[in-house]
Amino acid sequence: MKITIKEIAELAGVSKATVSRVLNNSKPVSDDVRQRVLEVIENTNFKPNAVARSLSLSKTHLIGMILPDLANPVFSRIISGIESYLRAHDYSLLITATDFDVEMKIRHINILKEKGVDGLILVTDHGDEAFQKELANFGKPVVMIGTESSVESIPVVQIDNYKAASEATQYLVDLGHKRIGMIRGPLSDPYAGKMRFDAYKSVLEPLGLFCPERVVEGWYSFDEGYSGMTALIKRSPIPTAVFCSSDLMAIGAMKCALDQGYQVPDEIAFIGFDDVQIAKMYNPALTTVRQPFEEKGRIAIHRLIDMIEHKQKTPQDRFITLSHRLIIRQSTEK
Amino acid sequence: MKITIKEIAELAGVSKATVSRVLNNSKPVSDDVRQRVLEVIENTNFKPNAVARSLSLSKTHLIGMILPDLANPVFSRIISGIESYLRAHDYSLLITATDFDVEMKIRHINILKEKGVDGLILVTDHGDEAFQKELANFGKPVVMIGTESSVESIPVVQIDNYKAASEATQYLVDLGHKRIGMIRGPLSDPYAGKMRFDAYKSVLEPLGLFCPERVVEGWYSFDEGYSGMTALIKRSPIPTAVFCSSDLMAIGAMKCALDQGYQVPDEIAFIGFDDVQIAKMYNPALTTVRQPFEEKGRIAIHRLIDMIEHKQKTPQDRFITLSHRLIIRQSTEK
DNA sequence: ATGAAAGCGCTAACAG
DNA sequence: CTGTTAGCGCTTTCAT
Repeated sequence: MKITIKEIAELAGVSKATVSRVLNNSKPVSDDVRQRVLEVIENTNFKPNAVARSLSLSKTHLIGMILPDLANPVFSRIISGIESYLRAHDYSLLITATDFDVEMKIRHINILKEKGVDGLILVTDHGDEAFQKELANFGKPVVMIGTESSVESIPVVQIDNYKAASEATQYLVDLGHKRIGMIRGPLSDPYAGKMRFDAYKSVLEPLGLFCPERVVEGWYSFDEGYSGMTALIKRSPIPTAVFCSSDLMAIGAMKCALDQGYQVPDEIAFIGFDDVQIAKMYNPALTTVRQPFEEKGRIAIHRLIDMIEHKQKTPQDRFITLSHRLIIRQSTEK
Repeated sequence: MKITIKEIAELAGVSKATVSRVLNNSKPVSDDVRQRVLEVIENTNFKPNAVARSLSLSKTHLIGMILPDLANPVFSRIISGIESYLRAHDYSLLITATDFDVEMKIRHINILKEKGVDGLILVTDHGDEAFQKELANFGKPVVMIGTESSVESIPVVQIDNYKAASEATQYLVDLGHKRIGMIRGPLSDPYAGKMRFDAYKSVLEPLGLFCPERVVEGWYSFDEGYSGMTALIKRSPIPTAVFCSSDLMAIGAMKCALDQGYQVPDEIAFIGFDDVQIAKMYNPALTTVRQPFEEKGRIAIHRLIDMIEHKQKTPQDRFITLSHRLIIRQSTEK
């Protein structure tokens, strides 16, 4: 049978209000009464009903999170960063994956709204206009990770993709490479995909090293990295180094080269982007640009909870840019 | 300003009850009235408040999930399997990670209870007694994945670890290996860790091939695989094949061997367990036992929702054993 | 087919 | 310091 605050009140011989007060420390309660109530609660193993509380307070202590894909380790690491902070502040996480589907993003944002989440963390490309509109009307604080939104009031936690990609490219140049290929992200990604390519191009072009033939495009996956490299190998002269827009791509490309009998890094060097767990494990270990995923999550949730609890409307700086780092491993240097 | 069912009722010139009826199709409503209400809802972009509904129905349409670690790809794949099914049935997922901490498991189970989840999916070792007690009193349907519970009423979705590990070991024997080492899971894991080791031992012992010196123990990680292998290499004669209790371990061990200049599989062969994404990507690609993670998730949530909606108390079979498969790749055969 | 009213469990004025 | 009371937004008898 259900035990509620009412039963506790009766058993302790006080009013519901008093029980509520000891439960939340919201108002002074005399010590003996508090003691009595606490005892009853203990004995009955009573747990207050959070739903009722939420309704009363119009606050659910739920944070919604929308991301493209749960199976991708990149996203799980962001979640990791969020989780502990969240828990410490007594919120819970409602997670939703969209499989890169725009329709679904809109549906999910509505579901989360109905569920009454107190705030939203978004990890997606910025989406179409309908989605932007939905976002703008969400009515609760929102923070985005890794990608921009056209909604002015939404803070963004990101890294400097342009700078990071420049550094990676420059590093290959400094190593003495002349034929530097790139397996870039999909053209449909106007954010990181574009930025990283632009940076690559702008480093090579002034040196007369840029060559469109050496660039292939693909989704950020192992398979597309593999097939991208297959294509690159067919066009001689073969690049001596390849910059890939993600680690998974880089590993796919590298695996392709290795399967074809090329020596890495002697004949072809590879550099990735992200520094996922696999990167350091790989044989050869992958040189890459480290993104602080956990920190992205932590900062985002920190900011979000700030907004929720202090009701501040995007205070301070709207863009929070975290630092990346070039991690040099075996795939570029012996 | 908040728009509620009351406003809709007024605007449509009907009672709240009627609005509720059209919202849920719970009772017949005349066509013209329904039309009118629907129109108002459309115009006002009204979304019913799920919290209020939950309170009224004592049903939140929330499923809680407790797992050890979000960053581990194994677990994210289970979530993946759950997500889509869940969504289609109009539930949402409340996720919680325990970092392998028993205290935390208990706290989380309580939080989820307060939040009023309609059911619980558990991915953990079975935990201590306090935890078991908590589980038994949860009062809502629970399904466990991958590990057993002493609570009789809780269904378990699993694979046959013993059989799978036997097959893996036997496969190495069939390949002609005589010195087969094992990097086993931690002694503190009485479930998969023990099962897989027992199977390994029971295959080798009758053949006179079992040798305790060739077994090291460690946590299911890359690092412990690496250090385990370091230990194994020191004890000559070095094994010609190593069975590892997880892919991450196997890759750690393999990386160690490769770093030491051994040829894989020519000098030392490796076999893992799980078939995580990295396995096929690795160089050399890793032979392993495939676990159907997504399916584990899907089956578990299927069963859970069944229990929730049909209120059946662990009907049918309590144990659901999914099939594994040996995936042969480069780390054991050329 | 529709409306009035009670109630889900909790919190928050408002009195005292 | 404590109790009374009125909601929070929705569903659901029970009448009509």
